[in-house]
Amino acid sequence: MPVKINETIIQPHVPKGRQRFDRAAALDRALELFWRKGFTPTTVGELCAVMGINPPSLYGAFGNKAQLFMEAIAQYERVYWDQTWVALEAEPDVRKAFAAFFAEAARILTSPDAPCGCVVVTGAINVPAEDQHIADALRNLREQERDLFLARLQRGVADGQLADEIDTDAIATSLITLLEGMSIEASGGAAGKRLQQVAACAVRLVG
Amino acid sequence: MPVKINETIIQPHVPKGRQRFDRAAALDRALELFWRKGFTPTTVGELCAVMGINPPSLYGAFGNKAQLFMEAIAQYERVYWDQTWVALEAEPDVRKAFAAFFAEAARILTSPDAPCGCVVVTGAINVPAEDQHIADALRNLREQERDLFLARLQRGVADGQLADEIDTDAIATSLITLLEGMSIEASGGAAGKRLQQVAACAVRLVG
DNA sequence: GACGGTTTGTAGCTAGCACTACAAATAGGC
DNA sequence: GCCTATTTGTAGTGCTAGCTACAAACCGTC
Repeated sequence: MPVKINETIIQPHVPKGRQRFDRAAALDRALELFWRKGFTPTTVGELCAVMGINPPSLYGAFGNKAQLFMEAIAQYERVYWDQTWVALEAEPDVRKAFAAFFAEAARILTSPDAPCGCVVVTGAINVPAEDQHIADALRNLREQERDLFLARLQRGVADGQLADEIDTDAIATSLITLLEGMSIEASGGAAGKRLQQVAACAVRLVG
Repeated sequence: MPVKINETIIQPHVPKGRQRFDRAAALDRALELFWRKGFTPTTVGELCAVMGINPPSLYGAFGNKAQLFMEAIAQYERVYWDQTWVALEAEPDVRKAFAAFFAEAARILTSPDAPCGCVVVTGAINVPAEDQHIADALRNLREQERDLFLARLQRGVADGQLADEIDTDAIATSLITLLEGMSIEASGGAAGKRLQQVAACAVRLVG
């Protein structure tokens, strides 16, 4: 079979056989389920049901349950949080920036799409030992968020909006810790109003 | 069979047959495992291993896995937290009281016995739907804790140590939320020093 | 010391999990 | 219109979970 290698390489995506289901739409449905139920309690059977496919299609398109979960997480960050982080940097006043961030966070965590907290916080708590790498990946994501808090606080100090003496490291850790707690509250069914109360208090940590 | 009913009722606990294993010691071992791993990932097989018993003994003494878990939770509260709550009330200065509480909390959550947060917070996240009643029970416990915070804050206002205008309700919610976040951090392996940083910032929420 | 109630250890049960063979169905390339 | 690559649906695999039947071992009581 003299395949013309160059030509096939030039064309990036040539679907030859039967065309696949709507991968992006299915991922959205998977995210919604993982978000509500967490990684472990969500079964492949349930995923297939909401995605409108059968197990072989899921494994063919996403690898396995864990890889599907990580793709859903990336989708979640992109759709729900990217704008919020951009706004944290865009607002010049550091206190207003954090106030807006936490108010928006309270809104997302009690979103009608899935009013059950942040899947990055709650999605992989209590996973069996063999899935520990998933919990580790989410913890790394949260640590990156903490570093974004820290950078914003340091900029606030550099801008003269915050006192030089404050412990930006401790404050950044406290803010991410409070944000994590807000996910626990939301996952327990806390109302949006209750989280807005917490968001209002959060700014006091900034100093 | 003319059994002497009155006599048997008078005697409250008459172990007739073969005597049981050390129930209290076994419960301690079960708590340690539940604490580290959470409810769902902890298997009955692992529980039996650390408790030094076999499944029939576990079910005979504790009912089932869920009831054993709830007994372990009660034991946990008693051994690790009861004193801390008493101290919150005993200290007359409300700010000192909360400072001490959160410092002690940071210590407990990173305790060498199980440096993985509070089992009341993390133990029943992501349980399957059929075990939802366990998550509900833990959430009720946390709500009780919030009410203790609230009462202490209100006393602080009554004692003239806190301004009348503060929103004690919002602050109590924020404090329990932060405490819950600290458990997430600890379960992710955060060092004791890191949680002490958060504890130091917590007092700023009191107002 | 035999009896009767209790606990114990062995072994296994049912159900549900993540995952996969396999062949039929699909659709582009020649 | 055939070939070939890919996806699909059916049906099932192996594994592990929580839980239990059963008979032997134990121990106070008569």
